[in-house]
Parts: sequence; structure tokens; C-alpha cells
Amino acid sequence: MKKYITTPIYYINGAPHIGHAYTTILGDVLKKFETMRGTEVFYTTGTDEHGQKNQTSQQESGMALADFLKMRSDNFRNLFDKMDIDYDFFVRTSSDEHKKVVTDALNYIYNKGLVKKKSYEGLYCEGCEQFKKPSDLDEHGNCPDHQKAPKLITEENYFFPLEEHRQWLIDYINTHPDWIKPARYAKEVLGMLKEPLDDLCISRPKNRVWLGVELPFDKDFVTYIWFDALINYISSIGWKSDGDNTAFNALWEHSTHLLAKDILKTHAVYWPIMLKALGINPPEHLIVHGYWLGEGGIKMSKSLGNVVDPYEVMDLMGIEPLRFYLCNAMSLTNDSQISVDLLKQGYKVLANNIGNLQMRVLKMIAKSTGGKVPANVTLAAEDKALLEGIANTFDRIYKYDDSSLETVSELSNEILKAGSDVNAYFAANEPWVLAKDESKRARYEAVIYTTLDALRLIAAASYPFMPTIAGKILTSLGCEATPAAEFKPCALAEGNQTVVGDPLFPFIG
RNA sequence: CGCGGGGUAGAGCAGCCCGGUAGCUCGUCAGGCUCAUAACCUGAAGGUCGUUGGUUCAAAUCCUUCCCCCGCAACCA
Repeated sequence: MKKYITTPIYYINGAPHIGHAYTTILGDVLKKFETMRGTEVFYTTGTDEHGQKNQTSQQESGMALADFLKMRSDNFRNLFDKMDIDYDFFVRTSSDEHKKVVTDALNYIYNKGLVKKKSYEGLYCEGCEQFKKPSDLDEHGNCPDHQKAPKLITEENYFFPLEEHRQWLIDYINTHPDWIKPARYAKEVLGMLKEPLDDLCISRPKNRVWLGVELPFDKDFVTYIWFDALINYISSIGWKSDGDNTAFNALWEHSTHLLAKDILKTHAVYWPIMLKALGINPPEHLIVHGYWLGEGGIKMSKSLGNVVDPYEVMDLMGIEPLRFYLCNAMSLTNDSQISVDLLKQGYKVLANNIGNLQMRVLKMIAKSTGGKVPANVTLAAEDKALLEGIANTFDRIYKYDDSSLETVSELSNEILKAGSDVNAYFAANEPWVLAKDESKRARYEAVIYTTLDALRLIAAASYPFMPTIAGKILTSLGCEATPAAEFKPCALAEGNQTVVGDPLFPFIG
């Protein structure tokens, strides 16, 4: 089996922020988790480069269109590269390959008679360059952002009816309780489906918006940006409107879209209905997460000074501790707070629990045995219980049927708990006292072996979050740097040469 | 009554579905240890679990009243 994991494609009319970083990191962690347990993963991310705002920004920039789009897209790609994201494909909606699939998909539904043209009358705010609903306006009927009355305009557009599929979608959600995770977001979608669905407007007249995919059946229009953007999930893995889709189907069958809650409706309502029209099943899972809020639990904003910049915090603590922190701290059901103080706090826990544990045991053994892992040790019941407890916990998590937000959250928690347990074990057994008494040599070696083996298990379990650091810990124990998802106690080879290196989590103040 | 989520020690969170001595991390204080990265271990202080009423032998947990915060309702992870 091969799995397909996607992030949303990011809208390039803005700088990458911690939320983009998080979603993309989450996908990478899931990919590494799956890969470790032997499941191949095709992981995609990319950029959404069409639409009115990009068009306006490009014009203001004075740059050539292709250069402008590449520059903006690279803002994202460079961040992901700096974060060592192991994506398999980076999709750009401005690419010919993607546009062809959008065109094919439009033709496909058009030829099936699923698109209708009608005139649309609405209140259009020229400042926002958007249609406004009456409920969007203030008490004077003005646009709240521009303090101006919107104009009533009429324009022809192409529409894709959704309402006839509403009951099907409700039934689908009710019969597939794992489709949208966590479950609270499935509830939210069911709420959206209580009211009839308006037809989805899938076109924009070129005189307003020209940056997009031209409609194949009417050259005066481009495709609505969301219709275009969602298609990336199938264009990235080679869907064809006519032709052999064997490879596509195999991958699509185990597909997971990661997304934040703000784009739930597009992914859980529009997208499955679009797919249905194309004769494609819904993706296997939607994994939805909340927002990162700034200090005080309020939205990040530059004026409040509570923005957490991904580059800044990466420079502060390193990408891998940041990955661990974000996966550990994101709430399963709520928005989560993030600040430099909280990040430092999370880093400190990692450094003290795991970094310090590695250092204390390695330095001790370097003095007593020249760094060799003790051989022929006899473990006490307490030693075995500790190792079995840790191994069984990780083994259980790594054998879950699915991997999701809950999985990475539980795994990260158990890693920290194991670190605490081993530190407590180490202190309780006082190997530094045992070392001074030659008659207690056997016990000393058993305690050291147990601690080293526990550290091995913890490092292996940490691999999806911190591949390089986990690899360094494993190498320092004389093990392979790339672990498999096998969590057996007492599997550390006796006689391995251990090496004391530099601190893996240096003090950051 | 538009939909959904939240309100638990100074801070950040878990527990709530399947009622039964209120838990974790950070911070604070005291003690211990000295192998180790301003580290580690142990203990303590600190919460009437937003509010009202109810069900129950028993409610953070179930039902109910009200208050507050946040998100969504064609920008944005």
C-alpha cells in the first residue's frame, strides 16, 4: 500500500507564517511516521498562484508575471526547503500540467451538463473587489472595511449546482465517521449542510479577473480560484479525464488532505461534490487542525507584536525541536497559543529530559568502560519493567491503523513521559554511587545498560519529529541512524562503542 | 433561538463521550543528589473545575439557566 498526503496549496499573496509552516511540518512528520512503519508515502505541497489579489499585487510590483509568481511561490518553497520538508512534488497552479487538468475537469463536467450559465446580481465593493452579502455590511449598508456603499451589479457567470448532492454528502459523513478528523469538525460540516447549498459560481469574467485558468467553453472567463486550486490534489498525481487512471486510483484510495479549519467548507463540501461529478470518490481522510494564536490567545497581528515568525524561531531553537514542539502543543480540538516564551519552555523540556539524559549516561559510561555498552548484564525486574513499558507504548502507537493529529500528539507526549521516567529511574538507582564500589559492578552495568537501551527506544520513537537528532542519539549509542518501527526492549547490542558528542539541544537562554 | 468550539491552580493544557478521592508541563518555595546541558530527583504551596438550578448515594464529567471569549456564514494554515 502507498499513501498520499497533501497540504493545502498556499495562497502566495502573503508571506509564509507559522501556520503554513505547521501544516507542512505535520505532513512531513506523518510521512516519516508512515515511512518508518514501512508504508510508502507520496507527499505534496505547493502554491496557489491565481486570483484577483495576486493579479493586483503583480501589477503593483511592475515585475513580469512569470517572474512575480515564481518569486512569490519560492517564498514558500524556500521556507519548506529550509525546514527540510521531504515533499515529493511541489505543485504550482500556474504550471501547464496543472492547468491542463483543470481544463480537462471543466470540460468533463461541462459535457455532462453539470454547468449552467446564469446572471448573478450582487452588491460589489470596489475596494474589496468582492461581492458582499447584506450581512457583511454595517448598519448604514456600507462595506465595513471601506466605509463605502457597494454597487449593485449584474454579471453573467457559470455555476456548478451543489444542492442535489447535499443529502448524499450528509449520508456520507454519517456513514464514514473517520472521514473528517477530529470528529468535532465533522459536526461543523453537518451544520453547514443543514441549509440548502447555493450553486457554486465557478467563473470570473476576465474584465475583472484575468489571472486564472481560462474556461475551455468560454474565453471571456477564467476559473474561480477554489475550483482551480482544489484540482491540485488530483493534478499532482496525474488524474486523466479520459485514459488509464490505475496509478492514480491506487494512490487516491489512501489519500489524506491536511487543512486548517478555515478552509473546511471548501474541502468538506465543495471538493467531495466536485469529485463526485468527476466520478472520483472522496479522499480517504480529511485531517483538520485549529489555528495558532498569539500571546494571550488572540490572533497574531503585527500591530500587537505577537507574531511568531517561522524563520525567527527556527534560528532560535532549530527546526527539529520546533517540529516536536508544534506537534506536541497543537490542541486536538481547539486553537493553540504560541509565543517565543512557550517555545523556549518546550525547548527546555526537550533539552533537560532527553538531551541531558543522553549526556549524563554517555559521560558516565565513557569514564567507567571506555564507552563500551556493558555486556552479559543481568537485568532486575525493575529494569525490565521500565524497558518493556516504554517499548510496548511506542509499539502500540506505531501499530495504529491510521496516523493523524491524535497519533503525533500521543507519541510526542509519550516520548516526554519516557524521558522523565528514565531520569527518575537513573536518579533512584544512583549509578554514580554504584560505580565507586567494585562489588556492585554488575548492578552498575545493568542500570547503565537499561538507561542506554531506553534512550535508544526514545530516540527511535522521536525520528518522525527529529530525524537528525534522533539519528545522532542512535549513532552515539553505536546504532544505525535510521531506525525501523520495531520497539523491542533489550535490543541494544552489547559491546557497542558509544560516543560523547556536543549537546544536541544547546542552551538557548 | 444561524452553526460550531471554549471557559479547570500564576501561565499553557489534559480529564468530560463510558459520573466515584482534581491530573500534566512550566513557574514559585523547600529539601536531596552531584553522573549530567543554569541539569536531575523528591516534596510543598496554589483550583469551591465560568454561573444558576436539577438528576444521583456521588457531577469537572449528565440535563438546565445565564454570562463571557473565539471561529465559521464566497480573503487567510
